[in-house]
Amino acid sequence: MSEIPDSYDPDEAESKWRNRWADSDLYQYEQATDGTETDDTTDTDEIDSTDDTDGDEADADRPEYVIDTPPPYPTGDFHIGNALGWCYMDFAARYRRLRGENVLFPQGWDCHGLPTEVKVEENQDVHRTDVSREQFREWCISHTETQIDSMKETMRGLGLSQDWSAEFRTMDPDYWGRTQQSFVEMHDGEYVYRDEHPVNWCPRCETAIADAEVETIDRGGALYYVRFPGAKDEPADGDDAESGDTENDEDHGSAENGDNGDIEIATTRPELLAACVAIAVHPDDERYDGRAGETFEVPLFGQEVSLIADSDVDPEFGSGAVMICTFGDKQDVTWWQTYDLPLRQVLTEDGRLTDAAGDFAGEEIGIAKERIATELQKASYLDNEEPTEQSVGACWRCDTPIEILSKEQWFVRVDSEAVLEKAKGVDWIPDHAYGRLEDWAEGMVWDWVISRQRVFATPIPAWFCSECGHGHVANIEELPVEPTDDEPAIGDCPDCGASDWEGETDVMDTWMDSSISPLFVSGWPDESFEPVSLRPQGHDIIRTWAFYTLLRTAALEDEIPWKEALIHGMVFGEDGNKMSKSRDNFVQPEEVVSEHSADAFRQAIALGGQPGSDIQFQPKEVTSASRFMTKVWNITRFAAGHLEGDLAVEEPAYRDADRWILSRCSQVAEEVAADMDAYRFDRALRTVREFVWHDLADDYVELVKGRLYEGRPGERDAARQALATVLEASLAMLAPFAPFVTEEAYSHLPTTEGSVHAAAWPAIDERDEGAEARGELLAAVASEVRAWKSETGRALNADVERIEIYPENAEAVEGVDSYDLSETVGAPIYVEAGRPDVTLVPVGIEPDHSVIGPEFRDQAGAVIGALEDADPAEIKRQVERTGEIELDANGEVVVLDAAALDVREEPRADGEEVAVLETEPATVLVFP
RNA sequence: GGGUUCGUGGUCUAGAUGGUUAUGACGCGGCCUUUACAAGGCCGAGAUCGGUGGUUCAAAUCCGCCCGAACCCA
Repeated sequence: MSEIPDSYDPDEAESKWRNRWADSDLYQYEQATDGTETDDTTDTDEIDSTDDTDGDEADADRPEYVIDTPPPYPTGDFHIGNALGWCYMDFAARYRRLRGENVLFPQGWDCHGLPTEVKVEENQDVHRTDVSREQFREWCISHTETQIDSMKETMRGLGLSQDWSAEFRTMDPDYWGRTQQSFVEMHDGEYVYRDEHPVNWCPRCETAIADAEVETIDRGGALYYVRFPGAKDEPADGDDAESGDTENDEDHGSAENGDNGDIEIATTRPELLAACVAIAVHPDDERYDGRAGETFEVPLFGQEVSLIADSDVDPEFGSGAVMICTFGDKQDVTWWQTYDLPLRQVLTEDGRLTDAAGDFAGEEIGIAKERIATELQKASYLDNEEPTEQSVGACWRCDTPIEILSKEQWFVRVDSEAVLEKAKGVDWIPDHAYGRLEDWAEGMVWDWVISRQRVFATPIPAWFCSECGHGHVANIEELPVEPTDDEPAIGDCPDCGASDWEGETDVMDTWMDSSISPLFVSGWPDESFEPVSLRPQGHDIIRTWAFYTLLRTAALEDEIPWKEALIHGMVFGEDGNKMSKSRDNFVQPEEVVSEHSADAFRQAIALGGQPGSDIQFQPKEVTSASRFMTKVWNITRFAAGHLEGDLAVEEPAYRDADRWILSRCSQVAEEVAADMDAYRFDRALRTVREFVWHDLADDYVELVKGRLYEGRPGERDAARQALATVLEASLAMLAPFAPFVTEEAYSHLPTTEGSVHAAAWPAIDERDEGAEARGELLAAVASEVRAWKSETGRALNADVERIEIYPENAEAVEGVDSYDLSETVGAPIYVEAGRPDVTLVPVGIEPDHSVIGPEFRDQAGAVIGALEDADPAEIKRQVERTGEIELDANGEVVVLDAAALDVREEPRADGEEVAVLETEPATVLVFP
């Protein structure tokens, strides 16, 4: 007997196995044969290509299971939300390995991006423009490496089974070179273009950002009512209204006499007055009936603008008249395009007013707002000012309200329809996740701006001719390339022949990196691409990561990126609120791991709810998981003690208890596999737990103790064999959820070799319905007698004189083998036919609704009522006499079959010293 | 304002295709040292399944409305 410790020490075991796994290749994906896998990979010759591997590899058609692991942003903090997603992936990966699949569970890092730049600027106390791009990048890289290390530590703690030989970092040239290649290919395919277009602009980060990076935030503000005087002149075209008059009119307040009256507009952004190019009202707004086309003069700035009627105006807002600026918001852009309005740029990239704002040039937006409002007030243009709530677009990185500037940028053409078409080919779990994507995609009107005016990101591989400005995009052969350092391979400019090139300083949106992750992990572009198995991600990034990945994979390979997308929820605190430090409901995975164990944490995650729904982190699930692990440990200890020595593998002399547990076990293995296939980790784990705790520990082990301790060799071995089989199967089914304790337990079993994580999924072909029915009878009686002993204050190992069993369904349990039961309850067992010889008093009727309902339809209620009111003894007499019941249902006589009801009877063992126990499959008489 | 998801004992949670006494866990109360396990076993209390109307012989389950929550989008 191996020295198996009395109790399980998770700290010790988990750190031991962490280290052993790290040195092993347990989780390694098997690359398709190295040399042979060059290019042509059509389905037909895969046999040939695998044939020339060494030896008798049966791996030729071993299914591949490739996970497109989300590359997290290296914030240094692997939080509980991440842990949820990674636990799901790990459950799936470990399960698939047990199923014999060739699993690739890689880990990437989405390194590029603004937060790192900001952090580095802070740490080094510089602005990114103070040092060379090269220096700045180096700092970013080393900062990122530190952050990655700390996140990996948490991942290790959780027992995640990534294949670290497949790790990737988007900041490595090997990765971003492929981002560049994807850019070049999409440029060649006319998906990527450069143009001037209004874009979302963050004035703090000083870069363009995509729609997906804009969040709406609510904030308080002021609504200004500004009076625009009517223009005196004929509608002057050419907006040189400056030259005109308009200075000397102090009479605008009562300007009813002019060519046209004045107009009052409402705006929250007076600082954009200089950018005003028109005024709009709703066409049905009778306040402005017939005034469309009139022209007005913009106060303080003097340009002349005319009134447009457009049904997009909200007549409820302010005065019903709004100014159109270039650009206050996206609606302005729409109007600007529709009415072909001029462009007046009044904002700079860093959020100040331009020279177009005259006296206010150089002023920061917030200050300008104040000053202009004051000036309007002074000049009596400001009619009113009231507080208001408004939603504004803001940068999702820094929450600064965004502006819309017209800029020359690189874009990716967005064809939402095409993306959605592909998305329909993906199996979304849960399927309403697709709806989210659809919602987002249909509202998408602008192309995707992919250029960023930053440093730490994939360089856009392009140059501009210093002479003529001709733009040139790199050839694939010269990638990866840093155009600010390297010259293009093209030589002279094809347009003007000049030889001087300016490298593009703009870099790519980080999503350009991460949206090729499934391609990258599949070996693109060297290998031909096939959709990978699984994309797991949170529902918060459907509009970004999922959408962009679908778009890019369609553009580059005309394929769907993955077959299944598992969209998981968020993790909330114990109190049901979002986790936050201030709420004191914040939990770090590593805290739980060190206080309890990784295994318990993982189980709590699995049981938190079904994948797709948000889950609340419940410490009590951790408690419950810890208890279960203790249980597993104790079963293992017990079993290990009995499994030393050889097992007779040849046709064990199984008894009913053995056949029953084996049959149950194979049934459970099937159910659990189906749940795991459907990513129902919650149900899978619950099923295994119930099986292990109740069927295996409470019932089976108790039933076979007699044989194990004192049985004759043959029957003892049968129990040992069954116990070993079922316990090993149980450990394997639990291994995806609790990899450490199962590994430790597995290693202590004398019958096993190697790692439980390299074992095979239980394939016990022992379904036996007869044995199941007989076994259930044995288990039910044993447990009922145990409960009876407990209730009557007897020792649980106390002997009983005799026990009689009267099965409900004698045929189903015919020939039941009661040897084990007899040992367990400590009494001779007699299985009897018929009804027990005690007084059974009919005490109630249980109508079977599913029989009576369909038969009597709308009379069913009356029938059931009559049955319940009837005298049970009378009903019983009828059943016994004729097999039918005749009764009066609301005045009508109905006849129903005995099968439509059960007579509930209570045994009255009057006088006699006998206990009558009712179980599902039998009535049990205990003679103490 | 639009969309999605959800509302089950004190708390969290399970409940394809409607059908008897609604699952389990945590917590709570009581009893018990039986040769794997007191980090255990046994027993018990605790839910008119958010509200309301409807479909049906029959609704936690299907439909309508209302209330409430979360998330996404305007």
